[in-house]
Amino acid sequence: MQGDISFFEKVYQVVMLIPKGRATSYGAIAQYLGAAKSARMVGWAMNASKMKLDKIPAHRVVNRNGILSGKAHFGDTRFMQAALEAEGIKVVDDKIQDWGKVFWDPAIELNDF
DNA sequence: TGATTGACCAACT
DNA sequence: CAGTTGGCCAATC
Repeated sequence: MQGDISFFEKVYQVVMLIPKGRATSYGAIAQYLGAAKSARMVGWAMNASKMKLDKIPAHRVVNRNGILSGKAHFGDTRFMQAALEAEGIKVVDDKIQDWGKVFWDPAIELNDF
């Protein structure tokens, strides 16, 4: 079978490891997977993550500016912000506040994954 | 089966 | 400083 885990599967693995109250960016995940230029695919994977179970906390993935660029892809545009705020992350005008502190970099946190 | 697009990012003009 | 372009992988037209 597919002994190889597809890029999408790797993305799911990383996203599921994002701790509560933290968030990361599409580019950071892509870079961690060794495909820094494939940040778009991470977003594409999130789009497909709805087919997966609700085990993928896609709301914890934003763009490099901490902006909720994917909010439109949840059922309600308010869901993403509400989910983040429920975890203690402040969001103003679709942008995460204290982004520097909230940002969770898998390349740093997952040293030997 | 080729072209287009997509929840991005960095470099270039 | 703002707009454009190239790049990556996978799914859709």
